[in-house]
Amino acid sequence: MNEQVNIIKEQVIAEETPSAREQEVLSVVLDLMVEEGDGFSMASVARRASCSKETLYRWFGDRDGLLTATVQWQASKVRMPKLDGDNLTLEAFAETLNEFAFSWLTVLTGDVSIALNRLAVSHAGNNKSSLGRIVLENGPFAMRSRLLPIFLMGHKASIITVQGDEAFRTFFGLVIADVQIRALLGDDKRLSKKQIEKFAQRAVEQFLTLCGSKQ
Amino acid sequence: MNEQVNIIKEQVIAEETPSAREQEVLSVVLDLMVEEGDGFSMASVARRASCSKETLYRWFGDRDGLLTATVQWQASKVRMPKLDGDNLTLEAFAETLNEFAFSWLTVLTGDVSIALNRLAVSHAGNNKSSLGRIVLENGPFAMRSRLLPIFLMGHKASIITVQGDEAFRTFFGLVIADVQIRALLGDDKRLSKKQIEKFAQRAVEQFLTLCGSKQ
DNA sequence: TTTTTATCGTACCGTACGGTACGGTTCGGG
DNA sequence: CCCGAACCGTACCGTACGGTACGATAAAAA
Repeated sequence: MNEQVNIIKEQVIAEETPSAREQEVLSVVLDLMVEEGDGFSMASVARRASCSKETLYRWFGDRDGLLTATVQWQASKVRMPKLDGDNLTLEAFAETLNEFAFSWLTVLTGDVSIALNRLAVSHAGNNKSSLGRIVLENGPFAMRSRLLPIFLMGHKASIITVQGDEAFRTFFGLVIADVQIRALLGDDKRLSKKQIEKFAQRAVEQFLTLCGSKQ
Repeated sequence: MNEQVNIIKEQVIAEETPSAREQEVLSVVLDLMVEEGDGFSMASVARRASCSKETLYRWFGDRDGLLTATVQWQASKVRMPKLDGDNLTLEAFAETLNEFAFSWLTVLTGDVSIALNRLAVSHAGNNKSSLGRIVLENGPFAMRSRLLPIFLMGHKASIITVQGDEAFRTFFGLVIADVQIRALLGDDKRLSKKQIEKFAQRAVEQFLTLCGSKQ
């Protein structure tokens, strides 16, 4: 009975809101992930976080639990962008998409995102790990959830002719293209802010050419 | 002196043309990679290939050498598609792109490609492994090398208005979109042949809308 | 003040795996 | 026919790491 309560409490704490001390640990894990990929040991985490391995295992269960908590914590830090109201001009719509695309590309090419996606990809094969699922839902699927309402508004305002998955797929491809897979595979060429701006702008132009109402 | 010659010969053999027996081993590695990702052991390779671990190490040096040889071998199996001559109509050009896109998507969503890319991505962080480089060059970069001449021909025939990296990036995005990253992250939804056909066709239509000469 | 709880640091254990060594067998060349 | 090279199967070694146990310490609870 009491055990049950404690277990439930721990789960809630771990999945919803890590304590300050726990966040210190998760931050260390994130750093190590950027530095060494999946190769870091539990001992290295404990050492750098100045905590004992026993504490790690009590808080997070096992290594996979620690990784899961880290990924979920990072995902929770990404915030939804503000949505426009009903004052939908073509320019405002395009500008919203432009900001979105720029922000998206900036995040995707960041060290943390690359490390996280590498980890998730490499764990996606092992069926006894849900990291792939988590990153999938907090990455592509979350972007989709944010974009669909925007596309719907644009559609209702007769700015674009398509919406839903059709629009999302097109937008995704035009914005991301080969940027993410090249980064994941370790391509040396890093995009500058200027280039990202250019890519985002060009992608939005192309998207509006394809999906915009002809007039 | 004699050692040098042997070393060089070994390298050439290993990188260029694995023997039949070696190819059996590499095939086993490919299978294990699909089944277990990066987790398989050298012992499991030796067991399934009915060879000794000592032989594995003599042929491939170490585990990384075995993985590298496997990736290179797989890459060497992909063949260039036939290029059209000078009879360039819009229909022929579109059909070539269509076939290319269909084939590309089919390969990318296959088990072997997914396993290979997962491996390369997870090794791309560790700087003491060139797997990411190899897959990058035999994946995206190789596709680019094949497409650029096609785009150039289309440009010279006034079928499309752009060429080079601009055209490649657009085509890549429209064709691949979120398919590869979703597959790598373990999305359950597998594309059917019908869906791939539809995606390829739609992508080519969009590409020609964006980059085709208006007439 | 005493007791309990949580944590730290360290030591420890078992296992899995990369890499090596070796005896036995096959097979092609002299 | 014999010799040596290549190879198989197995055993072996060292290490690294996941996970556990334990004593020490400090703070909170009683």
